[in-house]
Amino acid sequence: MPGPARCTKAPVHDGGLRLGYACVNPGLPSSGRTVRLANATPDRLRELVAANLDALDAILRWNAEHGIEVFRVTSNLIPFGSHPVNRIAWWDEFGDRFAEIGARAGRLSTHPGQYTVLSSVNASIVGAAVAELEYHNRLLEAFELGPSHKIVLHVGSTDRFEANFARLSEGTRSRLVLENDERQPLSDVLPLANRLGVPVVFDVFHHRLAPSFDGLSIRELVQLIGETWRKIDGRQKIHFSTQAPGKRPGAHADTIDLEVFGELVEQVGDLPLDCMPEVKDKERSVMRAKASLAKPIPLIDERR
DNA sequence: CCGCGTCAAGTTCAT
DNA sequence: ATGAACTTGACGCGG
Repeated sequence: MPGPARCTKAPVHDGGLRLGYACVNPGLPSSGRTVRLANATPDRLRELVAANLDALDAILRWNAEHGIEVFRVTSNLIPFGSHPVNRIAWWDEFGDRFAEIGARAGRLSTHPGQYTVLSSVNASIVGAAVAELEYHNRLLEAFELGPSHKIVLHVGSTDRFEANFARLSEGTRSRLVLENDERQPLSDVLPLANRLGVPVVFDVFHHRLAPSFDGLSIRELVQLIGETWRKIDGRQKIHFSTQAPGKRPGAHADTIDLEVFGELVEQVGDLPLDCMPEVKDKERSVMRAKASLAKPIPLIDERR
């Protein structure tokens, strides 16, 4: 059968939603094993990197078997990846292994956590944030993946973010994507992203907690934000989740709400998007969502 | 061998 | 000023 070998399975909805998940597949070994700082010797770090790469490989194989092409790699893949205690040239020592895994990977991304604050008032924290982002870039480079494999980051103070953005390497800047959150509306993030020339990940749930662009539909917002995504950036990415009942406003529900997801699909299901449900049950939500996509969407309107 | 206190890191909010 | 939450699993000490 001629044609691209990668796409023989699963009728890829090229004009529609692809789904992925973040960091962990609960049924498989962790790809983020670590060690206490005090015990972080070069040899122990090497063991963990090797084990984490094996675990990631297994997850990505599982994903491929299940038609999942989008995945967020854990920041802990390399323990202490941006910390001075880690002196090993992991990108070099494990270069072949990275390349092998990267060649089979679909669309990868990373998402530095709460401690990475590029817009901090504290210079040493900015320095650590720069180091962390450079680590993430080096990680994606090690897989030999191009700039469509993104690093997703929250913003904080837009002024300081803009100033400190200039400290990042060109490679890192080319992968950076900004995300709106429950405190920072799109109306803050989008102008900044346009000034910096980087794309925006639309977090649909958090947009509802910090609304802006009043009057625009979700579809119109996705299309507006879509203008920040250029060809080199690959498919536009969005995040989807719903409120966890009884938890703090903004907390992600444990599993995907297929009814609310169905409403999203009604609006943007025909657009070429990579969508990541942010949920605890990870690949299970993705499989449920995929199953719901395969069926005709029930459009019985009970709202009247 | 297992249970459970603790773990690199920042920020914000409550007390 | 101090501590918990965020979010989360996994490390590894101590019994």
